[in-house]
Amino acid sequence: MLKRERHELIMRQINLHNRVLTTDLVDLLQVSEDTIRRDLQVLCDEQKLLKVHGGALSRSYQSAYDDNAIYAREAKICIAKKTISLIKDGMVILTGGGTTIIELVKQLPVNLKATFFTISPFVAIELAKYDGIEVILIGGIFSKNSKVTFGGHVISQLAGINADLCLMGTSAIHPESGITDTDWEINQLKKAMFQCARKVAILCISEKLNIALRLKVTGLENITHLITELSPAEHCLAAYRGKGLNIL
Amino acid sequence: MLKRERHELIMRQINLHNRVLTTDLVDLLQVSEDTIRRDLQVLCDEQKLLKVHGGALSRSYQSAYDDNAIYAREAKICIAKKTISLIKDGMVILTGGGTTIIELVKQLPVNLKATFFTISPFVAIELAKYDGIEVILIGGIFSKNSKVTFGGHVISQLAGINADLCLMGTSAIHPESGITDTDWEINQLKKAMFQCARKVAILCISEKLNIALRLKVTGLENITHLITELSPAEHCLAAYRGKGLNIL
DNA sequence: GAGAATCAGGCAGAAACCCGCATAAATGCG
DNA sequence: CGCATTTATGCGGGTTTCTGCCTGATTCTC
Repeated sequence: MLKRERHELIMRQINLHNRVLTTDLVDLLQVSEDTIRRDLQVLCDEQKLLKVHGGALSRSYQSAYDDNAIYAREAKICIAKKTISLIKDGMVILTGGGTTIIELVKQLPVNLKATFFTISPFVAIELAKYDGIEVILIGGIFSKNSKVTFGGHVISQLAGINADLCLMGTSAIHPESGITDTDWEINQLKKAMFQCARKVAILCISEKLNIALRLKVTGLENITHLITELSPAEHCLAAYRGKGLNIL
Repeated sequence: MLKRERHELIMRQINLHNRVLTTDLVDLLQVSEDTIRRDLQVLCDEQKLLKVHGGALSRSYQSAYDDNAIYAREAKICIAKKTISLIKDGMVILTGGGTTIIELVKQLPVNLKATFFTISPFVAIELAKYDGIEVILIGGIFSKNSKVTFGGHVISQLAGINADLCLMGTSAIHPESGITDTDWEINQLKKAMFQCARKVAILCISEKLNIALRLKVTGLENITHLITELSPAEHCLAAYRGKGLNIL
C-alpha cells in the first residue's frame, strides 16, 4: 500500500469518527505501529489532525469546547477588524453564531447604525449594547449544542428576510468541497441563511481551511467573501481566490 | 478511550450543567476515580474548570455567580423554590425575563422534562443547560432596555401558543390596580402572554407589593398564583388572597 | 467526635512513545 | 540494465506516559 493511500484512509477514519486509535489503524492498514505513528506525525505537521497519546483526533472536533476558552482569540479579533470594512451604515445584516461572530460584534464601531438579524441569543445580547443597532432575534427551537435557534420555524422566517450581507462562521471550508458540517439540522439552517443575502462572507480561522466534513452545506459559488487572519497573499488561500472569492 | 477525549467530554458536562461530580464521571467514562481526579487536576491547571471537593465547577459559572450584584438574591431563590412546586414533568411553560426568572431556572430539578417558551435570550441560554428541557425562543425585535424580544411579531407568535403555566416577574402589583408597568410595548407583550396560559403565576419580591405604576397590564382576575419570599400567612398578602389568588 | 467519603502521593505493570539502525523498496542516472 | 542515492519500513531497546491500586491524610456529615 502506498503511503499516500494510507494517509487518505486515516483522514477518512478521522472525518468519519472524529477520532482514531493507533492500534486500530495498525489492524486496519496492516503495517507496523511505527509506520502509523510516523504517518500521524506528518499529518499532524500538516495540520490535518491532532495527534494525542494513543491515537489522533479531528481538528474540527476539538473546536467543540472552545466556547469559553475563546480559542485563538487573537486571530478572531484580526478577522473581526477586516470584516468591519464590509459593514456600512444603514445595512441589513444577517449573522450566525459562534465565537468568531461574537468577537466581531465586540469590535464594531460604536456609532454604527444598522439592522442585524441573528439566530444566536449570545450575538443578540452583545449587539444590544450598541445604541445605533436594531437587533432582531429570529426565534425557534434553541439548539443545546450549537447555541442557536433552528428548525422549520427559523427557516420559514429567514425566507422573508432580504439582507445586504450575511456573516457566518464555519467549522470547515475546502476549495473543492466548499462549506461542510456535521449536523444535519444546522446544515439546513445555513443553506437557508445563504439564500437570504446578496453578499455572503465566511469568517474562518486558518486552521479550519482545507477541511471537509461529512455533510455539504454549499459550494463556494454561493460565497462572496472569505475572511481569515492570514494575509490575502498567503499561498494557501490561492485555491479559494481561484474560485472567485474575495479574500480579505 | 483517549485521554484527550475524556477531557472533551468532561468539559461538555461542565458546560452543560455548570458542575459535575467525580463519581458521575467515573460512571459515565468507565475509568477509575483516580484517573478522573487526575483529569480534573490538569483541566484545573489549564484554567478550564474549577476543582472542588467531590467534583468540579464551570469557571464562567463562577464568574457569573459573583452576582451578589443580583438584587435580593436570597429572596429570589426562595421564590424559585416555591415556584418549582407548580412545575411538573411534561408541562408546557411560558416565561418572561428578569433576574427572578433566571434564578428560578437555575434552581430547577436536573431531571425535569418539560417544554419552555421564552422571550428572554438569557433564560433560553440558562434553560439549555438542562438535557430534558426543550427550549423555544420566541423571536422578534430585541429590546435593549428589557432584554427580551417584543413587537408585533412576538405577539402574533404568542397567539399560537397554549401553555399550561405562564411564569412572569413584575415590577409592580397592587390589590386594586393589579399588574402595572411603565413601558407601553412591554405592556402589550405581557397582556398577550397572560392570554396564552391556563395558569399564570407572578413571581415578585415583597417590596414590589402594593405598588401601582402608570400603565395597567391586567387586573388580578387573570392571575392565578402569587409567589413571594414571604410566608403565605403574612398579613400584607391578605388583600391578594381576598381577590382569589393562590399565595405561595 | 465517629464514620464515611474524598483526596494526595507513591508504586508498579502495561501501553505507548521515541530514537537509532538495518533492511527493503523506490527512484534517478549514466 | 546496473548501481548509487533516497525514501520507507520494521525491529529492538530505553524512556515516558497512563492507569489502577494502595495507604495515610483530609474533609464532610451527622
